[in-house]
Amino acid sequence: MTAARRAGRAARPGTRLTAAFYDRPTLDVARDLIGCRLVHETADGRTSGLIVETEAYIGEDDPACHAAAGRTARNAPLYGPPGTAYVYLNYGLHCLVNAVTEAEGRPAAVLIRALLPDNGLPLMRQRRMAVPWRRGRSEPPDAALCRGPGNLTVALGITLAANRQRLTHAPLWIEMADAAALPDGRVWTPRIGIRHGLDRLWRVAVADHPAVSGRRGAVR
DNA sequence: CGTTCGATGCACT
DNA sequence: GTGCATCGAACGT
Repeated sequence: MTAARRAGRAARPGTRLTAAFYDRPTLDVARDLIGCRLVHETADGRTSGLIVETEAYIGEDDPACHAAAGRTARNAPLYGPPGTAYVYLNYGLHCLVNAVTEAEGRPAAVLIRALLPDNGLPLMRQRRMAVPWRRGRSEPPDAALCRGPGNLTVALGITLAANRQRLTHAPLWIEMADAAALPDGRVWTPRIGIRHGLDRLWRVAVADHPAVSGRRGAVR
């Protein structure tokens, strides 16, 4: 039996991940979220994708973690119960979505960096094209709709309103998916887009997958 | 191929 | 005032 199964991760596709899934070492959660499905329901419809890339941010000793400088009003969700969403605005432009992990009081989370689009592709395309900096430009290919943490929140319609919301229930949740839907290979690399903590191999992705972010041709 | 850089909001010092 | 867990256009090689 795998650690994920012991933690209550049901094998049946469509089953929502419980708080117990997130109440584990963050690197295990980052690994086990690969292949699961992130779903968002809004008035416009349902959009979802299979998680193909994540990053772990672990504790006040991790210089890249928002909790590195201690607890503040902004990063308070990191200290909260596992299985909640930590959503924040980055570079004034992009909402980034994390799943809070480990026991309450231990600040840690997994950043969702890329999805393989699954349901609601037309709505994703519509949302991506409505972003100001893409207006009037060409449509992204399907594999790029949710490639990158800022892109996937646009495609799924995830905003700061999701901050602190539980990921175990609608309208925003993560569920099991068919394990055969993605290829087997996984790669661990340094995290992307950070200045500090580059010595840690805390990014995990489906190897050589077109929906994974990062430079084309680089080790993915 | 590669690197640089502007847009843009807000938490934090 | 500074610095981002980004994106994608523009430019250099």
